[in-house]
Amino acid sequence: MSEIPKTYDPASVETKWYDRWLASGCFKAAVDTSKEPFAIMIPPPNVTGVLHMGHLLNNTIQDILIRRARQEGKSALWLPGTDHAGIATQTRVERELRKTGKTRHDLGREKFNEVAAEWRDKHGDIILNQLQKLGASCDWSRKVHTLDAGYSKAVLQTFVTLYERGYIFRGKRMVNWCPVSLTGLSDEEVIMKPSKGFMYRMRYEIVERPGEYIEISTTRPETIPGDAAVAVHPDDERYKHLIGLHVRRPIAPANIPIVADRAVEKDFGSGALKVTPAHDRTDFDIGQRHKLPQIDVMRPDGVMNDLAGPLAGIERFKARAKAAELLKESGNLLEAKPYENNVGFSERADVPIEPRLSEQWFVKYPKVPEALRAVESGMVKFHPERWNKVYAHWLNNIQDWCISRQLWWGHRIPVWYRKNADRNDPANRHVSLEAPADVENWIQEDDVLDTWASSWLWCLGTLGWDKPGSTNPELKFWYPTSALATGPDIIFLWVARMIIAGLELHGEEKKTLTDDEIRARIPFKNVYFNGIIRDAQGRKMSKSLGNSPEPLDLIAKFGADGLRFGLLSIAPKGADILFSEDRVEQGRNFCNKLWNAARFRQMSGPAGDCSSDAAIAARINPAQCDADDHAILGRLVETVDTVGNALAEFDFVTYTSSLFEFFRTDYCDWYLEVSKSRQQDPASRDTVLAVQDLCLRKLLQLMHPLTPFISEELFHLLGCAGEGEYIQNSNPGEGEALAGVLAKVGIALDPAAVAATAALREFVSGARAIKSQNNQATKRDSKLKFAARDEASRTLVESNLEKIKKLVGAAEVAFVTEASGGPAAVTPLGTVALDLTGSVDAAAEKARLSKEIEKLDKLIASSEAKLSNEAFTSKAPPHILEGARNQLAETKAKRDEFARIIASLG
RNA sequence: GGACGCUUAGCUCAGUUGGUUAGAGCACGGCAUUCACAUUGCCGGGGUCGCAGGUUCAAGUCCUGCAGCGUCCACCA
Repeated sequence: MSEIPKTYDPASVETKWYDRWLASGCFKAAVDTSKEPFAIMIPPPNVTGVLHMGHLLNNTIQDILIRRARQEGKSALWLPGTDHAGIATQTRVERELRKTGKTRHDLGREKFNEVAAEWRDKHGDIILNQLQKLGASCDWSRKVHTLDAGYSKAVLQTFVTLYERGYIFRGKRMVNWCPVSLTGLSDEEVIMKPSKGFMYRMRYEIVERPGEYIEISTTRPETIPGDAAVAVHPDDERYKHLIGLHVRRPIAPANIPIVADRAVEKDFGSGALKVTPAHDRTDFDIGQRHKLPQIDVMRPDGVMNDLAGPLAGIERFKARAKAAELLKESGNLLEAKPYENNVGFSERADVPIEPRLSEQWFVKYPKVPEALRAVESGMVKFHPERWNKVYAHWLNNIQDWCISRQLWWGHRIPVWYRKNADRNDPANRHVSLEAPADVENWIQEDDVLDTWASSWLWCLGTLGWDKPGSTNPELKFWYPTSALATGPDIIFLWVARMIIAGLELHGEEKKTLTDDEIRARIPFKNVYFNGIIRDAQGRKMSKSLGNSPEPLDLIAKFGADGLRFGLLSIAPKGADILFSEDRVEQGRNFCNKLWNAARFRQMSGPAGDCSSDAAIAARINPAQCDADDHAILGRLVETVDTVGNALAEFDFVTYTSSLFEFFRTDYCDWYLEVSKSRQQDPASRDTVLAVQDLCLRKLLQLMHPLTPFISEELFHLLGCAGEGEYIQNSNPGEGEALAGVLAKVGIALDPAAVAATAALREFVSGARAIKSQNNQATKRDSKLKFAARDEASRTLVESNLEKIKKLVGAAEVAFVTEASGGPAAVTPLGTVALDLTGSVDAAAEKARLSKEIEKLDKLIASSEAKLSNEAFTSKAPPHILEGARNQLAETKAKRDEFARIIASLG
């Protein structure tokens, strides 16, 4: 055992251990049916991404779970990987390309994908490498990328399977079109944002009644050339007589009908709606019902096309202004007033999406009832549970999923169309993993799949699943996985879809599923939703605000363990997290204190056998154990269970705070301090050191999932593990087991010891307080007077006198019958007073005590009122009643004691 | 428009099924540096638990309403 330096140096420790862990294959998972399986699949980061604070939190949580599982002897697999991130990557690569003056079309599909793949290979693993700095214990040998050959096969096979089962279809529908990325998007990729614009009030002239007009409002006058009708509510008395007549379209003039449709809100605007079936979802539906033509007036890139008449060739927002101008000129614009409404934005390109009619592939979600049941009945358990409702709401209102993307980077849809034939006729399609034999007569679909249509297979594909019913040892062993940790922002995009994919695709085809089948098919049993990390002001972290700290800098500054501890200590259950560096600093400080506690142990005496709890316990002499030993061991047993339960319930705040509380308050502030004198005594020294060893060994084991580096380092420095042994293989066990080990060597934990220690702590605290208030805090030779409350208290103080004197800084404690004449504190053990022999500021002390008495009097009044209330005494349960009576008696005694002291001050 | 969540000390948050004087960390003020740790220790001040009702012997905790904040969902042009 080498000497421990004064300050913990994370950098060298972290590098050393991470390298060793990797070299000795600590994170490698193997199928071992003699063990309980435990698996977590990492939420695959985008290859375009960089590590941000959210990743830190999310991956720390996963690492905690997986390391704890490893300690518990489970066969723990944490599988890492990355996502090809279709739109994001393609956008990035195209941007790079543009710098050289080229577009993807200059390269062609194949060459472009090669360039994109090179870019991915260069940048894709950066995040994963950064995660290693955090200590992430992934099985790196099992890394999966969504475009890997095996995974891709699973993705394409899924398309084929769902097509064959009738869940995938092609159709011309209204989709969310991104005019920048030039692709359709799913509803989930559209972000609604309030946007400022104008509400244009216009008039359309009625053809059959020249000079008569119908008033219409719109925020999008540029779509007027696409108007195919004007719609009114069938029951609207104002317009009933006009139904069936026609109006004159004011831009790109034409006569269009007035139709009646119940989708129109009578009370909104004028109650008449312009119907543009090719540019609005509601209008599309109305158009369908009335067989209206779909007049598409816009090019895919958002520029108006020839059908837009005078607007042709103008970009959509400029066209809007131009349209308003034209209306004004023709006298048909009645008003343009500022207006704010919700507009859908493309999540990636951050521009308003355009509802656009196009041919796309859609998924009709299978197994929706089963997916609802899986979560509702807790087969998939959400933490915190309140996300259940959000999930259920989405499933209950589920819409078909547009899965085709007009991109090149991704899984190309495995469909071939017969040349020069109707693509909508299934007979002209070849849907298969293999191209048709006479491929020269076919054309493959250009579109690729939505990235989520590959990542929804994550838990299956990463384990080698490649078709329904497929099985292999990994899949059989680790599926369903144990837990998923992710953000609630992708509950629909990813979590819900993974559940659906598992239910439909794992196992043989089934129309409906029993609960047992659901249990076997779900991708994970638990989902932990971590909060979103915000800055100290509560703003989202973003590049443009520059309010996101650089994770690697934080690690360099505070150490990975400090960062992990700090983050977890502020990660409330699923609520947003306000990040502040102070917390990370606290984490760092905590690690340093842990370090020094170990250092203190090492400096205090020779190391004993620390190889197991039993070995340490054997070094404890039960006869030498006093109340403090019993108390700290009792708290240790308790903390083992608190930690175990907290982790089992994904309660990370309780996990960190119970460690903090035990280590700071019970171990350092009290136990180490009180045992300093006993440590000097050869008779009790070995026992005290063994108790310390047991506490430290157990504490390190409990902390290991959270602070892997320092716990491993100290575990070795203290001799708890030898060369080639790792803390990850040592199970902290349960409190009962620890108590059993102690019982075996003759230590029956005394519950009264905890109470006695608590009383002594209050006594010491009170004595320190009166010293501090009288500027004697630093004096070591204060004189105290103590009037014990009863015989037992007197004995307790007497038997702990040396400790007390040392902790308080007192030269002597005189046992008296009445402690008075000086500043005093009333403690559970009795009254302790400071002997100031004449130099008391009687007035100040009286004032302080009077304030105390005032508080106590209030309390007494309310207690008495309560106890004299017959309703209370007759209805409250006995233990509450007794408690209230005791409290009253004690409060009165305390008040009287204070009054007596005041009197004694003259 | 609907749903969910939040509102407790200056700040960030704990507060199990209602039950004995509402807690912690940070920040703040005072004191301390021979004896593990100043990345430390000791002591202290600081809260009518968002507002208004209700249920109950008893409400931070349960119910109703209101207000403010946040998030998600939603085809009012």
